[in-house]
Amino acid sequence: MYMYTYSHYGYADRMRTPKNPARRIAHAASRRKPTQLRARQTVEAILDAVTRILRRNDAAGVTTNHIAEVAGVSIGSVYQYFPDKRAIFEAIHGRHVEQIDRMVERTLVAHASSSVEEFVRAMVGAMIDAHAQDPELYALLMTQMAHGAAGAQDFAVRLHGAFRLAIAARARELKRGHDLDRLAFVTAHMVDALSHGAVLRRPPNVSLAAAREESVRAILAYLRC
Amino acid sequence: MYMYTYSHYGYADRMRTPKNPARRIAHAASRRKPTQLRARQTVEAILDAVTRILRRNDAAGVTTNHIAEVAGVSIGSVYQYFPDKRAIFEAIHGRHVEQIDRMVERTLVAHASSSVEEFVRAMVGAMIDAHAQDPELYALLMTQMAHGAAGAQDFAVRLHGAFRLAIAARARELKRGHDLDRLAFVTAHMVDALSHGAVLRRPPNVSLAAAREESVRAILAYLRC
Amino acid sequence: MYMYTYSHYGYADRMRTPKNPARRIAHAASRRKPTQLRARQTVEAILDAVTRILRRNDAAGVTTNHIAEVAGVSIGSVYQYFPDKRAIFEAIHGRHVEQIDRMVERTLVAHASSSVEEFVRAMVGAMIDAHAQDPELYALLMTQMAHGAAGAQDFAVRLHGAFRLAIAARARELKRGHDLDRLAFVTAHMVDALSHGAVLRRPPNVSLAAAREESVRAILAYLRC
Amino acid sequence: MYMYTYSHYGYADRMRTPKNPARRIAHAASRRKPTQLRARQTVEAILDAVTRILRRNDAAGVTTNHIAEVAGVSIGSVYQYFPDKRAIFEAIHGRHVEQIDRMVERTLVAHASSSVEEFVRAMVGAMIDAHAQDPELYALLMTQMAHGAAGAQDFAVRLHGAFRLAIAARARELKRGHDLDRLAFVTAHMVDALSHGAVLRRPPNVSLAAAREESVRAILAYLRC
DNA sequence: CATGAATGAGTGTTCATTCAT
DNA sequence: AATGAATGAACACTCATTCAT
Repeated sequence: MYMYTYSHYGYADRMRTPKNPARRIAHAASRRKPTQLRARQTVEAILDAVTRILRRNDAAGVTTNHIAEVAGVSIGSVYQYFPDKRAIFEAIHGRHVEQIDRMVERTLVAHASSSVEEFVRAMVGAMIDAHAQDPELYALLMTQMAHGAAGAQDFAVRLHGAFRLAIAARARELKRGHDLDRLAFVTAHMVDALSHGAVLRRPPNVSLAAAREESVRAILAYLRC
Repeated sequence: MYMYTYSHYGYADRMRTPKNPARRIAHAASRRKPTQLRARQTVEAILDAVTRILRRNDAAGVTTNHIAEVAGVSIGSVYQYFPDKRAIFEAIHGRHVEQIDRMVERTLVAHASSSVEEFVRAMVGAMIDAHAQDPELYALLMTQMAHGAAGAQDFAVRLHGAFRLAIAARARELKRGHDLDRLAFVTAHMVDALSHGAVLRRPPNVSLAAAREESVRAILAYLRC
Repeated sequence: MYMYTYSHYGYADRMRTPKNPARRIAHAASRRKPTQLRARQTVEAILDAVTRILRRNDAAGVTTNHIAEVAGVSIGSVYQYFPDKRAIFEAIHGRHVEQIDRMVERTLVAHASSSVEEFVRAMVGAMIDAHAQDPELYALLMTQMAHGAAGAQDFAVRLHGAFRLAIAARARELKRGHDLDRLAFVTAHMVDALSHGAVLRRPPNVSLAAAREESVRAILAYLRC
Repeated sequence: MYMYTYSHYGYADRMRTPKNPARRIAHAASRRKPTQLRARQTVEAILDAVTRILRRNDAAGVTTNHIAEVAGVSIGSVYQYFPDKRAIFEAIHGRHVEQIDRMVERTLVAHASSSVEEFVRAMVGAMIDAHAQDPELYALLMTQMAHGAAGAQDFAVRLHGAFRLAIAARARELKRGHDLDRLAFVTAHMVDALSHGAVLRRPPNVSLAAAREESVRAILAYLRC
């Protein structure tokens, strides 16, 4: 699934060499946690600024100074809450991960008694929605997140458990003679890859709806045959 | 397919805006094809330098000056053959596209009378091999290539024709009642997405061979059911 | 001797945390040695700029950008020849050390057959001259040079050998019953400390000449009694 | 004596120019002496924080924010009692000067009837002890104190009176034919320079005790011969 | 008075690009 | 053509200082 991309090379391009790594930790620890209202607002403003800039398709504008400007805070405030630029991306990534987690949970509950087809359709739809929100943001995150950064785990890992449960409960609908774990694992990865691709790599002449439907068909074919 | 990623935002980060914007066009126009032997060698050395640097997992080292150094030519010579940094990536991309084209052609010819299964297996294998060669290079290319750059078209487009032919010739083996074009189109995209994913997003505990086999199974299931 | 101050804390104040130390070495190695005439001139201009700024008593103006400006070169050129700011100070220090070495040698030769008194007077005078040239530069060097930086060895070490030779050759003039090495060692340190103090810590109502003469007297008293 | 160093260039590096230049004076004038207990405790905590940080050999950590943190007060409180960062160093320097004054007085009284040798030994020992307490603090003070800052006068000035009295009372033990004032003056400077050097510039292979003894010998030789 | 969030000028450093030789 | 020294806009980040609460 796409998140593994992180591990191949993180923090590419010209992000400045991080300062003394020991210092980073020390600093990270010493950065204030935003306890006061105003502080929390500042943090939100910073994170939102990044997504706002990327929505403008201005990846080159994602500089610390510009982020601060768009957030309407001073550059000093940015560094009050984030030890360095990368930490901003990590925070955004964290927000996204939580969002996915909640979505998976919700879908699992809502479709407790649906058929395999309905369940797969729901899951693919939810994943596509999650990805579709900010595709550029997402692509940038992939490039900028470092290997093994806290929370850089794959979304597929999150899907895996859900599919394991769902498949086990619907064994009758599926092909016999297959290891449950492997099936769940592959399915989770397919959902992730196909929904990700539907959003980020969809060719101009295929609608999002069509891509979704075709993804569902492919997954079901894999599960059933 | 991954190449569409290009279109979402190209040339991100801090690539310098050239002082003289006209230069790129003017230069590109006036740039003579390297017909002489030495010139061609220089160009090749530059392109190879980029891949060599990335194979060292040193994405941060992909600077024009470093490229020139690794290529064993002066930075001035780099700008003799490429109007700017982006053009280097475009050239590498071009090389890769040609390579894929030749591979598709070869596979098509070699498996003219194979079964669907054998054909799919061969195609997936070839694509994975193509991708596996330089995964970092690939990931960087995605980030750096500009929208609509010459040759930035998807590999899936290249696969599409091949699959159309192959599927048409093996209609008997497949499910009835499906639009040939759509089937070919989706299959091509699945091959691209899955092989790409197998190389770039494969989780650590799944071997490349297993990922390949599972990809083949998924595609055949889609084609047959 | 004052140089030992280096070891107590180097690189104080707000000099930025050095980047990845491995990178520093890599860079240092890769920085061009100034072989061409123009390059050598650039390097000299940079070093001179620092001393020029300090002579204006403007220690706060010793910033890389200002150094470049005063040197009449671009900031990029500064970093073409020095991996970081500290390296500039190290280079200046190196120049100074060489100068002291040559001076010690000259004095030793010139006073091969002088009395102890004449020899001490010459050495003290030479050291004071050396120190007097750029006192602020010197004081700054002490603050900025890192512990154990190449060439950060004490000048006293350089004087030690000279005094050992000189004292051995003039044993008759001196007090008996003293270890030659220790005598040479302490004398060298006295010369260094007193001449350094005469320049850097001399109270306003004592002339440089008087300070020198008194230093000579004190050293001779120590050697003779 | 080392304090003169201050006059060569003070407050080096990047200390911010206050936005409102009048503030410092205005504040200084209006700043009430911390008569209340809590206020005095705050001031002490701030001064101690600086020395505590420097004892950790963390000269780079001497930032106003960090000082406040270590002192356990808010940055706002720091600026309640000190108009700017420099004032903190001045206060520390002031404390140190008072301490030296008291020490000189004590030694003078305690050795009212001792020999020259004993007196010199006591004085050198006391000075070394005074310097040895916080060598880094000391070195930093030298760099940071401004020219002509209140109290930036030399310690030698403080020693001068003491030695004048002591020498006058022990004229019999010393060499004839020398101006008393000059002798006292030079001796005071030697004590200061040598004790300072013994602490801050002592080479690794010479013990503090040995450096002290040798300093005493040199001074006595100067006084007697 | 105390707090600590906010400020922003200024710092060291990088690297795509230019151009005199 | 080829060279490589020079350029300088732009970047990530720091920290003395201010001021609303």
